[in-house]
Amino acid sequence: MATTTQNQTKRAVFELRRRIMNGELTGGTRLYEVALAEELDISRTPVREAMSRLAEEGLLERASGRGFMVRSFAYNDVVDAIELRGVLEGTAARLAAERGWEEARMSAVQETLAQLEKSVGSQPENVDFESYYEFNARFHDELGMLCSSEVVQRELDRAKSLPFASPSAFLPDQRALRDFHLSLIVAQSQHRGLVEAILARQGARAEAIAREHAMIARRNLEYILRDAAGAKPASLALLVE
Amino acid sequence: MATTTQNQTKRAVFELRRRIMNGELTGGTRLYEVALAEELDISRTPVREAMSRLAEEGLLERASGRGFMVRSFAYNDVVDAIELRGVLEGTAARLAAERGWEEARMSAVQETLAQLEKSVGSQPENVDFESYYEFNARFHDELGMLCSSEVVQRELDRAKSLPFASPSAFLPDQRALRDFHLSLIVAQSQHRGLVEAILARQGARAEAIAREHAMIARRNLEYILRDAAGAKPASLALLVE
DNA sequence: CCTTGTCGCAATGTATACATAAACCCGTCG
DNA sequence: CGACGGGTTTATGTATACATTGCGACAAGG
Repeated sequence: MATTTQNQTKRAVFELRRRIMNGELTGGTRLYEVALAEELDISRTPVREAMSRLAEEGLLERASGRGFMVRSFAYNDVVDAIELRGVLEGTAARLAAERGWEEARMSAVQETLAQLEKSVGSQPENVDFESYYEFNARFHDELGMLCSSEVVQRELDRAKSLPFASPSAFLPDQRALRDFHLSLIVAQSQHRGLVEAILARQGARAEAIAREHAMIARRNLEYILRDAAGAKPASLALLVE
Repeated sequence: MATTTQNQTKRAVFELRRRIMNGELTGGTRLYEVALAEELDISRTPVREAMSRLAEEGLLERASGRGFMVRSFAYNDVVDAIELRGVLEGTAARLAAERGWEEARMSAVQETLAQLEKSVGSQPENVDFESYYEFNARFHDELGMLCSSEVVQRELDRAKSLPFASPSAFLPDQRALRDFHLSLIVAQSQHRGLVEAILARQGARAEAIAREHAMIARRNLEYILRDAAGAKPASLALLVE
């Protein structure tokens, strides 16, 4: 058979992550090795390996002696994850300001900032959502890498990978478009302020802005939950920051 | 043979962690499944399982396609880990102040604080080091649990488990005793201030104190490294906060 | 002498059989 | 009728054989 037989683990990781993020597997669900192995038509070993990696990522948790469970993220947990992400991003920004940065990385940040600027546009109708989400994610990633501390970078990455801590897409309906565009403008001004503060080596200010910035994500979370009340978990992934 | 055959994984985890913390395994070292399996006289499976768990803890890192490596902690990383711990502890304290706490947990914190008080004593000669370390660790643990956010608690626990981020013992020589006692007094006043700030629901102040508090750990790190220059990694575990 | 291709080894990836422990079911006894 | 106990079932823990890949050594050719 032509099967690769070498990427079973990756496949399992991918598939499990997809199911969790989609809401097919909801929090608290126990995962059974044998069942998954049969379902994916692989052996228990790569399944275990995959679950182990997802536990590392924070999507699963070990239930000692009882395999793994899907980690549950209630509304409050999502809010906390956003809070945490803001705190860590703030720390990263402060450290960058305090300790300095590599010029190349700063250039990258500034370039992305400029592209982000373009994609927002001045009128609600002109927003290029697709680019916006792409550049926004890139901006935050590059911002994190600006700080020289690998320890902080690592934890920040972890925090960002927590479900919905780093929402990636939300297409507002006609009615919401205006509000939404406004929040993009605010976010963008925070992005600019953040970079300026770091350049001016004002660590405390940079940190404060980063934390403030996280509140936009939180507000949008509330907005969506109120508006699309019956939404499936999947739609939680459709937030913007 | 009487072997339990059921706790092989735990044994392997324990042994590996011990070696890493002792400095027998230094950063960057690659771990080989077969070698370890033979050495511990168990099969590869529990060894893999153990390495996987230690990766989750942050002590090892996956080298894709090449097993695991001992995560390396240079001096700067240790400093960063302390910084990170301070930030997260500050966040936990702030959230506790902002969102409230369970009365039972607060009682526990206050009781531990009182016992900590006793073990410091008023004179350098009277310090009961053993109790001090015990109660200090307990105090910080209970403080973390005060905040209702599981997400933050979890990351805080992770940060504390990073090598040397949460130093546990340091017995000063005669010459350093006085300085050391002084730092304990400062630390203790911070502990008190932290609890007071939370009780007064002053989140920002609590956060600031927690961060300041972490600096004591950092200063002691520097102190030891300067004093006992040739010390093995093991002695890094002998810091105080 | 340097370059390049191939072969072989060593290490991890995968499958699977077997061991063990805990949950469950059911029957019996109080 | 409920609670306890033993057997059965089920899921994870462990051992081990086999597959596959990546790297290095060695040889052949430029």
